[in-house]
Amino acid sequence: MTGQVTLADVARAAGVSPATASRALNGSPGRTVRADLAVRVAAAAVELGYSVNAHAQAMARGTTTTVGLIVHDIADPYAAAIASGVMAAAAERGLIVTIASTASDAALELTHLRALLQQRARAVILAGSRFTDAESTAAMSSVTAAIAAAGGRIAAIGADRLGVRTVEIDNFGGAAHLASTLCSLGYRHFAVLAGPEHLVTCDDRLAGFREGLAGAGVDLDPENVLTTQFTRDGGYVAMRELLDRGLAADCVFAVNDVMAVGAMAALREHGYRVGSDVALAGFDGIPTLRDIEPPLTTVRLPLPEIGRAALELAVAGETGPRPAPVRGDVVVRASTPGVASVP
Amino acid sequence: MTGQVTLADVARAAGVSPATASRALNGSPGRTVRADLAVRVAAAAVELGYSVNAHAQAMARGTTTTVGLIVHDIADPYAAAIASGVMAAAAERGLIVTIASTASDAALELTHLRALLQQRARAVILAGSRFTDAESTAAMSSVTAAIAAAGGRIAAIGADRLGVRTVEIDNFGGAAHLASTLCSLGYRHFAVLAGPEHLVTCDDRLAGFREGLAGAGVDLDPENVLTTQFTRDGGYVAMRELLDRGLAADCVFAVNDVMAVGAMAALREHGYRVGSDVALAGFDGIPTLRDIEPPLTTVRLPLPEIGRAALELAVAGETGPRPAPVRGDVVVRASTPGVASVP
DNA sequence: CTGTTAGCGCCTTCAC
DNA sequence: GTGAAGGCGCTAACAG
Repeated sequence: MTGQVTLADVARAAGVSPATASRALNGSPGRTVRADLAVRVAAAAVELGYSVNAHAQAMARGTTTTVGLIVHDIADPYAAAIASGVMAAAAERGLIVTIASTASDAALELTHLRALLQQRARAVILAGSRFTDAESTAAMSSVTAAIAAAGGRIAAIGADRLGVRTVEIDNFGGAAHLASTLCSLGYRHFAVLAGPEHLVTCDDRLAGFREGLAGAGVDLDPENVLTTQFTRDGGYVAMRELLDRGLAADCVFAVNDVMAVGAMAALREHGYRVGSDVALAGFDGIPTLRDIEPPLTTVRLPLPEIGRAALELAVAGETGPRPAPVRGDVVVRASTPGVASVP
Repeated sequence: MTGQVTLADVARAAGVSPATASRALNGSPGRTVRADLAVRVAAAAVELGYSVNAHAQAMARGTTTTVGLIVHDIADPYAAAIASGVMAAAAERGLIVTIASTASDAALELTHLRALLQQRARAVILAGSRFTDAESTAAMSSVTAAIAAAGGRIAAIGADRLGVRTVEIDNFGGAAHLASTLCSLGYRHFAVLAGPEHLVTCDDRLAGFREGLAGAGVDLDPENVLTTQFTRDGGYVAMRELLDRGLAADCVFAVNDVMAVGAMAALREHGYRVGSDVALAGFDGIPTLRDIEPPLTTVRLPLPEIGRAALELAVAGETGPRPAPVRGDVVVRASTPGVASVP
């Protein structure tokens, strides 16, 4: 950072005041600079290889161009898809995106959020926070309050447990719709690979699924609802357990797609063919999964659009109407071909 | 950003000077603060809800805690896996990661790089830049030079075309090893879905593959080498073309895994069963692909470790030994079961 | 060990 | 339209 070219250098080289150079290079509301001066300044800037110092600018202007995005794991396709939407929308506005992964660790999430506060991020997006204990919630709330006090905006995706603006996802409705669709395909005996307990997203999907089944007069045996990690390995483990105790279901619903992938692997290891031997459905609509064999039935969420909406919600702040919950589309594919005896 | 509590406020509340407060809260090399004062300062900070302003800190200290990562598309599992490694290593050092996607657009890449310069990022990692024309290279070089001049470090992953420290990947060797392995499985007629022309990574993989075949006395018909996009859709399109002209190969090599996924989809649409009807191999070792059916033979790269290495290389700067190129492991799975007549 | 003093680079009143 | 001056919040000297 030594020997940096500063605005003062440029101004001197162009024979104008720093103020004029600033106005010429970075603009100033309502003010203009004479064309010839502007040209001279621009030339000097290029000549000297000048580049604004964003920190100095942030100091002086009192506002930044950084937005933060907090996810569980950027390597999870769900998070990556959302991130791509956030980043695209941010790029359009000249905003820079800082991403942090919590690795499902509440302390880490807090650390990242604090860092974003220190950066005076203009907005931060919480994509799928999953800690519901009172202690972490309180700690998070205090930081989000500080961010808000500093003029930053906060938005959440999915479930809001912090009282912030949220891009809501109709997990309940999507799961219910999926359940009734599966019933109409002739399935009657279900098992659910649920996520961890007390995770709102999972709870909603499970509740919605149950509701959908009930609408078709189908019951869900509590024995067939397994709580597990919200990951590929979680799905694998839970499916193995189900198989070990002798699978008593003709259709398995994994509350998200990556869990379904794990379940698929477990089924295959056990010699089951997904589709013909047992049906399988997921939730999220991760892009890659349309290409697996058999293609997975799922509730497809417009993930990049959700990310984009979250960014827009965050930068818009309190103004604007509350957005409608995002609904997913039930996509029936070969992993749930339907029961043969049903037309 | 108004009504922010500043260090001066904390100092006043604690009855000490700003300097002492600064030393107590944020430390200073070699200096210590008397315990009781430190306690008072800490208490005041909590009381007032103080949070350092990272921009002011960056200004005063002349250095930042931001590192930038530039990828093509964060939704690509390859980039996401690298990013997770970069972020993990960064978190350990208290560094914040800013990610930008170029969407394979040279102008966008330049824009992002400039933004990182303005932020005075301590390091920036270029993961798979793919523009080789003289104009973009020159523009990029001038910005990287400016970043270096500002004390920032640059590191690249894969091919280095900018003269920066690079985590090299042995694409040639990996592809050669894959080719000879496939030959030993009995395959003799190959097709390659190559990426775009002049993309160093692709060129290396193609050349290595050819070399490996040559070592087994097998020839690669130029007709069977298709240039295409480096994406899932690229693989799909190229595979369709190959099929339309009547597939004249018993084994197809896609130069990366996402292309292989697209190829698999095209094959399936045409009624081919991957593995038994035609063999298929990829490159990268993207995690999800171990779970697809049939599991994909590939050259597995330790993507998160590569990301981690790139970060370490970048923050280490010019010191330290040049790291050895990363070698991939050939992983043979069911997509290349081998030719029946061969034991 | 603590306090005082100068900036870091930029923007923005306020005069001109 | 331009310029001069003050300050954003923090830390690194320098005294004490």
